Amino acid sequence: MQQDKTRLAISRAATQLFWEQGVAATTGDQIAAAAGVSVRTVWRHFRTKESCAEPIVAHSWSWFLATWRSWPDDLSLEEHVAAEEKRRNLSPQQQADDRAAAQMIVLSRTEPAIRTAFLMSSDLAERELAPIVARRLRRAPDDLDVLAHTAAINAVVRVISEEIIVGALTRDERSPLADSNARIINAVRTATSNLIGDPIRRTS
Amino acid sequence: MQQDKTRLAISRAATQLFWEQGVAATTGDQIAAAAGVSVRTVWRHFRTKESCAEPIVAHSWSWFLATWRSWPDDLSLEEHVAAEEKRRNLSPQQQADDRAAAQMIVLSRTEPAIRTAFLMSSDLAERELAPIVARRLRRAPDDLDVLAHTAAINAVVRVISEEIIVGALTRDERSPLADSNARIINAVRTATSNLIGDPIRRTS
DNA sequence: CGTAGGATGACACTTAGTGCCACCGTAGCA
DNA sequence: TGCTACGGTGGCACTAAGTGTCATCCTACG
Repeated sequence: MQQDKTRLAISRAATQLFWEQGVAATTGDQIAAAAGVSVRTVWRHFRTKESCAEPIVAHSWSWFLATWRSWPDDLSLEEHVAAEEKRRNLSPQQQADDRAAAQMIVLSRTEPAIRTAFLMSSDLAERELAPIVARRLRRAPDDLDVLAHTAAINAVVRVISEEIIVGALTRDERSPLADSNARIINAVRTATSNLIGDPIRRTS
Repeated sequence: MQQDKTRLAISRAATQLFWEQGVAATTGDQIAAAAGVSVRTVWRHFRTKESCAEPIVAHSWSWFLATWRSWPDDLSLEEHVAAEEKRRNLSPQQQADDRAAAQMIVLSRTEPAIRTAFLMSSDLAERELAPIVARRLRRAPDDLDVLAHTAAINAVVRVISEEIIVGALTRDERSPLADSNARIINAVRTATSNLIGDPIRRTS
């Protein structure tokens, strides 16, 4: 608990510094000072400098994963996402984290070090997603088809989110952010040949 | 040219050391010595120690990418892959590289540093794949749907290859390596709702 | 009040990674 | 043959990333 809070504090400080002055120009000492902890504590919580960004980047997936986790059998993906979207209510802190995560994704286009953090957190999300997909399909979590569907879903969500976020932050043309959920859901259906998306018929 | 040969030599040396004694226990000095170059040259070619593995890991994708690049419009994916598979003829050097790549993929299950290299090379492959998919679909390479299809294809190829390779190297149960191409092609079709796989009708 | 245990800080230490300059081989050119 | 321009490399000093170890502190629990 306290562990996680410290981790987050470090990650917030690190991502802000990365965004303001670049990754190379940011030292471990600066991150530690900005987070209000010692350098030693930074390296206790993170393998490398760039991996300090992971918790904040992972924040991008948190709503997505939470939504999928709570997806009931008898709703379509469209219905469930719409309902969750309505219920959504972000604290200022969460909004700030979201914004920082978006900045990291933009940075990842030019900074290989951040790209690795982004890809790692996507990989972690995939592992969390697999059992959810497995349960929905009534199959084993280590089934090869389940893994393939999971990877495909995760990949299209990643790439579409990335495009929308980068588009919104770099160009000021109004990106089609409004229907981003619809785009993602359609892509998920396409990427699974519609095996994922519809409500599940009760087999009782 | 000379650049690439040096890069490869370093990568071969590094991957072998990583496999034999682990990543943490392998120093830059050892890699340099094993590759027959100076330490300075190692860091000239690679950002980080773990990224030394990237060229060899990227080798995993080379046959896959070459096959897709040469895929003619009037063949199905099944037909083309079967033809390419028949034509395939690996030099001993290429076989050794393939083997080393497989070892790195196994290592990436337990070594986060290698996992990042693996994911980075997968990300690079995705960038190379996008224009190929775009051309096949007669759409722009930066089209959002094209990017989504590309990501889905790349993801299923990655995860299925990974499972097969890891299964073959860790368990000695005979993995279904024989029909791995068929599995991958089926997964690609599923992950694109059959938009990719069939021959393209001439529109003339 | 005493203490066991997990998290942190301090500090010395190793190794990853960079800047800088000298060197060497090769290609071009007179 | 000699001059030079240049891309790749080695050597070396240096900064910063990351680890091992021990003392300290905070908290929970009896």
